[in-house]
This record gives sequence, structure tokens and C-alpha cells, in this order.
Amino acid sequence: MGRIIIHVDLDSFYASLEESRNEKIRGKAVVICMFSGRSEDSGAVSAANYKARELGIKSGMSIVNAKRLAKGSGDVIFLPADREYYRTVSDRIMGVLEDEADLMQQVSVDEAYLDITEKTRKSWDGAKRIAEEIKERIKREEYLTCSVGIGPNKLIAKMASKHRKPDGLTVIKEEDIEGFLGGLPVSKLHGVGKKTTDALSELGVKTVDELAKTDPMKLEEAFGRNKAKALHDMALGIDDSPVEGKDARQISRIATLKEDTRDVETIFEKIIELTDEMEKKLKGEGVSFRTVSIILIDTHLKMQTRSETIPQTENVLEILPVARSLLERFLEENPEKVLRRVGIRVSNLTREKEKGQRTLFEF
DNA sequence: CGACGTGTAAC
DNA sequence: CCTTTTACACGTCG
Repeated sequence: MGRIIIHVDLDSFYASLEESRNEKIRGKAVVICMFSGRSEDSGAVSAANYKARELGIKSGMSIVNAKRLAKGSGDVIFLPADREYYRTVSDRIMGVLEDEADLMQQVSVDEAYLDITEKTRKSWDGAKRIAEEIKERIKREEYLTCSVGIGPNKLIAKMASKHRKPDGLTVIKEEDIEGFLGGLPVSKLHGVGKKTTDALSELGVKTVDELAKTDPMKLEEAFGRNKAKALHDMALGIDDSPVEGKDARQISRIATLKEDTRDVETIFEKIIELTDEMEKKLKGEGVSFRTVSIILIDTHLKMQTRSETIPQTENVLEILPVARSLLERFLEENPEKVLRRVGIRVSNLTREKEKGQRTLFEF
């Protein structure tokens, strides 16, 4: 009991990496794009650096929209996302973080939690020194800045890292929690998005301290037992979840079709491509699977899934026939639907071998 | 309870 | 005219 947890968040990671690898665009507004390829600028913004955010450009918006905002603002650099490269650098940085921690949990390509309770012997000054060292190493080795939060659990560490950025360092000790969370709007809580914010608003709850004081029964009626508990705990800054490596639960690939269609062959071709890609990751992870799903997004952007569970296997060749029959069935059952995007997913995963390790047999 | 499909959320 | 990937909770059905 009584942990010290660090959350590290790489600042506008994709955009910063492009600046770091190309001095020509350094200091300019940079927008990283996911081009869908259906027309010149179709697609969405994947990341924007702070210079670009000043123009109102944010991740998630359409590229067309972002270009409109950029118009007349001089040099704004639009680049396609090079995710393989970002992953490579991320892996190096995660190695550094692993080296600085007792336990490390990577949560995404640009984020990780570190448990440093043991190595600091619960010293908050020691924790701050480690955080500063991490920031220096990432700056020296990769020319990148990050925002760091230190707290007694993952929830507080995460919210602390968000508190000041870019290049921030925020320490929230146990006794600071109430003051830190107090007047924040509930939407700032990790896991509280638009729907939950609106539902809480209906109950007259706008801030975290109001949420903390809300009758648990009232929350249960609105959200069900589990989510109500999670919300109430969060409002009090309570989070006992450990920093731990998590095994993958599912692996998926999705893509936008060149044109809207309901032609089986066209759609299935795309599914073959995606399955091919997924195969690499699947083999890299050394997992077997039991469930195969197809993901279908129609012209109105409504997403549906169809899945089938088969006897456990690591043979990727078993994916396609299942996907094909699911797809054919879906099109028969939905004769009016036209598809815009499709995807493939395997889940119910079981780890077959230690990642990156050879089995005894191979020696 | 296991399988399946949807909704919410975060990056 | 709107990307990608993952996680998890919940409702429903047999």
C-alpha cells in the first residue's frame, strides 16, 4: 500500500517525430494525416502539433476541414502518417522507460505507466528526480519532449500528466488529490466521454466534487452497478489497478474501400489484404485464436459486426473461409446496405509462446 | 454460462 | 463525405 506511479505521455508524438527527423519543417505547424485514398484529400487528421492546434486543427477532423483552417495561415505542413516509423521509435523509448521503472505498462504507442515505488523507496523527491531523468533522456536520445505526471495511482498520474503540457511535470500526492480534482468538470476524468458527461449533466452533476457527493443509488440507477462504482471511485481519486503488462485480447485491421459497394468479391479482396496484414502481427505475438469477426461500416457510418467462434487454432488460413461466409450472410440479410469500410478481427486469444523468445525446441 | 452484437471511450 | 486500433461493459439469446 502506498505506491508511486508515473505516467509518461509523449507530446503530439507523430507530429513531433516528423519535426525531429526533418529540420526543414521544425517550428512550423505540422498536421499528420490518415489519407483514405478515395479522393485527393479524403481522410482524417491523426495528429497535429501545437502550432497547428492554434489554428483550430485537431485530431479526428477531416483533412478537408483542416486545410480550410490552414488556408491563409502561411506554412502548414500536411504529411501522411508513417506508423511503422513511429512504432520503431516508440519501441526504443519504451525500452528507456522500462529501464527506469520497477514495472512498466505501455498503454499505447505514445503512453506508459511506471511503478517506481520500490526503487524510490517511496520517496516523492526521488520520483521527481526519475521523472526529470526520463525527460532528459528522451530529449537527448530522440529530440522529443514528454509530459509526466506523478501520483499515488494510475488515475491520478494520468490526470497529472494531462495537467500541464507540453513538456510538463506535475506531482500530485495523496493529500493533494481533493484540491486537484475538486472543481474539475467531470469530462476531464479518464473514461468519461460525451455520453457520460451528458447523462451526468441530466442528474445535475457537472464537477468532480459534485460527483463525489452524489448518492451512489442515483448513480446506479443511471449507469448500472459497475460503472456507478467506477465513477464514484474516480471522483475520489481511488484506483487500485496495478501497473502490469497486459496480453492482447484481440487483434484487428480495418480500412476504407475505394468506393462504396456491396459487391462480395470487391469487399472480400479487401478483407484478404487486411487478413494478410493481421497475419504478421498474429505470428509476431505468437497467439492462437477462437473467434473470427468481420467489421462492416455502411454508407451512413453505422458499424456492425458479425462473428463466429471456431475450435482454437493458430492457423491463419482458417480465417478467410469464416470471414467469407460471415460476409455473404450479412449481405443476404441486409440487401439494402452499401458498405464504405470493412475490417477483420480475431479475438479469444491464447498466448502460445513467450513473445520474442524461442522455445526449447528451436535450440 | 458462452456466444454474439452494440455502445462508449481513448489514442 | 468522417481514420485506426483496442478494451470493456452490457443486453440478449439459447
